[in-house]
Amino acid sequence: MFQKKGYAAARTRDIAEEAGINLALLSYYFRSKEKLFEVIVYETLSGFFQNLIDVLNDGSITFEEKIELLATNYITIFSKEPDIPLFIFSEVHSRSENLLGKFFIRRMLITSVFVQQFQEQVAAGKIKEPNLLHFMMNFLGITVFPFIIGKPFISALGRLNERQFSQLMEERKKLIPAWIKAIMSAE
Amino acid sequence: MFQKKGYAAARTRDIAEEAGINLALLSYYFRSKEKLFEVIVYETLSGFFQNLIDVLNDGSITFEEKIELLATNYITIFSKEPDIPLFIFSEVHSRSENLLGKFFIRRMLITSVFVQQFQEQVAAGKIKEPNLLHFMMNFLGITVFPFIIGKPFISALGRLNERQFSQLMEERKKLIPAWIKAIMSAE
DNA sequence: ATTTGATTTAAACAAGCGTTTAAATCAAAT
DNA sequence: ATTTGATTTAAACGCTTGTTTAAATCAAAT
Repeated sequence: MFQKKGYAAARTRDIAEEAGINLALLSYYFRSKEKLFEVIVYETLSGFFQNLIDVLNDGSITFEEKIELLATNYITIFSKEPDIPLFIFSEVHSRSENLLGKFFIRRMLITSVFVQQFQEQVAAGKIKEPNLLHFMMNFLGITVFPFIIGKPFISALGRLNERQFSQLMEERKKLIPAWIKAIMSAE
Repeated sequence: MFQKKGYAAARTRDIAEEAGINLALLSYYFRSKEKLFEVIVYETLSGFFQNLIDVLNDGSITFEEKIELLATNYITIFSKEPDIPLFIFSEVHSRSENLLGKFFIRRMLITSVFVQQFQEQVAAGKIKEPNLLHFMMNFLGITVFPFIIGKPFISALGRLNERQFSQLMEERKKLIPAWIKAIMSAE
């Protein structure tokens, strides 16, 4: 409910109904809507970042393999749960009191094998633009953004049904690594 | 208020206060919160699409120049009003009853000079992936997505302040055309 | 069979919400 | 100076919201 409608639009009564329990039971278990929401946010973000951490720190796979793996993983995840990306960005946006700080993404990232590999690629001249932030914005933009504009948008533009949209995303699993590679070599 | 907090979280009393008018005056002018919201959505989307239409149908500029122009335009706009992208995608997401259909984006797009130019590039072998949707997802992903993950995210990752974030976006005005070009040639 | 404590419920509460009402104010026309 | 109609206001309305209360139900232990 939170993921689909956001915090403010989600009603505790609807949540209780969907859970098949009584309204008061929510308060009994979670004390408040806010507390329940924090649980959901934490679980959602944990799932989101755990996959990231595991891949980024895997020393047995190359830089290019990581890109391939991340793209396919996220496309698989978000194809099954398409509400998650927008949920994360929306709620982080409106509750920017560092909801993210708790996950130590910065430290996790800069100490990762991935960033080390990134810098090696830069040093070797394989990556022209050395700013990691640009790289991440590009990769996430190409990979995650389609799920943010989402089905309604794509449907309006291309008259695709759900199945065709999934097919399109499936195609991107193979296309994205080539595109990212091209971006890295550019300029 | 709607753009920053979304429909459900925005309070009519806060809107009235921010507008410097009495609460009842909102109802007098707009009948309801819903009607006011529709006005805001319409104005926001109009601004968003008008620029698009103007650029896409300009016969006097090349395909590559269009990409350059669109990237710089959107980065300029969203740097000034960073809440707009997330607002559009959030509200379209949760109110998918074709809020978009009214803008005839599909027709506007497929009859545009831009799409014609795109197909010429495909025919000439300059663009390897012929699916326009992939191209659009990539372009918008690279251009718009940074404003969706936004300052809070980038700040958490790169410890940037507002000024540095803008600087980063400014850099992208020149980088994006090269990246898109690289993507088009890829594979 | 009773007791005990956790679980679940129906009902109500107080606060906040969007909206309406009815009166006051103002500017322009007569 | 009055009238007229639009504009603005204070106040309240009725409904929905998140939350609490107090009682009922249940399962396990004595």
